Amino acid sequence: MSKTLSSFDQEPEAEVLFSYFNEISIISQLSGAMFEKGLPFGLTNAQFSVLNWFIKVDSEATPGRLATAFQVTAGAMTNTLKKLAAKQLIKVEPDPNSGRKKRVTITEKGRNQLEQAILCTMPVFGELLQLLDSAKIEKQLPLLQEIRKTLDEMRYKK
Amino acid sequence: MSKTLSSFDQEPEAEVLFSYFNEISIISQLSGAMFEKGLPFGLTNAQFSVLNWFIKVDSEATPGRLATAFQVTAGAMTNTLKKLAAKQLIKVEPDPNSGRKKRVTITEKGRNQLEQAILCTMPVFGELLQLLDSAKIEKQLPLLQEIRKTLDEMRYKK
DNA sequence: ACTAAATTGTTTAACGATAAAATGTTTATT
DNA sequence: AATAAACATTTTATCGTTAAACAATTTAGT
Repeated sequence: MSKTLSSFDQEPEAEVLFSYFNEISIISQLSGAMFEKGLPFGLTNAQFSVLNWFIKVDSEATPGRLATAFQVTAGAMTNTLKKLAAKQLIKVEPDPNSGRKKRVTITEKGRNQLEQAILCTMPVFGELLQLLDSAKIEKQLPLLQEIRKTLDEMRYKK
Repeated sequence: MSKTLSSFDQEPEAEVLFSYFNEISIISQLSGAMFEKGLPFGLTNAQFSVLNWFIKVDSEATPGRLATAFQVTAGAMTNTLKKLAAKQLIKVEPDPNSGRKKRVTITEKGRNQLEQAILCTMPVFGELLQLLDSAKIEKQLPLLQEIRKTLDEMRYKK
């Protein structure tokens, strides 16, 4: 009699991983959509993240550095930077030291819109924090970071 | 003297949530890309997931039910189902009981390709399981599920 | 110096997803 | 019965991403 194949039943550990990544991808989609809906000025998540990067990480960058930081392709970053530059939220100049690099910085207008954007997102976070235990969430962060690093390294090895 | 705005510094709990969702979205992207790369027959993650659903959840469905199950729009599901039907991995028929619904089932060919696809993805999971502690990951699942449900409910309330 | 390889960034085409409009069907109201 | 409302699916336009091709510059080897 033929045995029915029930997905990963024969590999319970793989099944755990599968479910885990499944939850992660749904949360990613839902949280991303929810966050973006709260942003003002037609800012997208990608645009917000780039502006925020200049406050949190460094005051200047190259497109390539930003692409690496956000795990997107160079083409995607070119696209995002063009949108931000069109709105004059960042400035993109040729690098004085190297002809192929460019120097990206945030403008005063960019800082202002970012600041307002952060204020706009507060209510969503506030609502979430009433429903979820942030201490529990914080405890999960280290493993998430480890998993992210592991996946990132696997990408290059091979 | 003007005070520098450092993102969510004034709301440490919001900062935790922000970092958390940030890690999640990167893991989602990396794991999705890695998984899809291992799939045979040009199957995408969306296509694989639909086939897998028929094994794990139910033997038949409507497009709308699948769209809800996977948290995608109806249009996206229409698109995925068209691809699967074109490869004859599923069968889409009019519902005998209702003229607006459709009845979607997996074909024998679909079952076979799914089975092989699952085998193809085993090595990736195996590699990951050597690098990560699946017990720790399993312990995180309940909170992830809770967060997913919370986000999902927030979507409709409001 | 010359050349080849590596680096940096942009462009193009294709894809998957969303939102909104459109199509067709069923249910509810009167 | 007729009409309106709700429902299920598809279509269209748009967006952001990737992969791959392209253009330009720098670095390294000889």
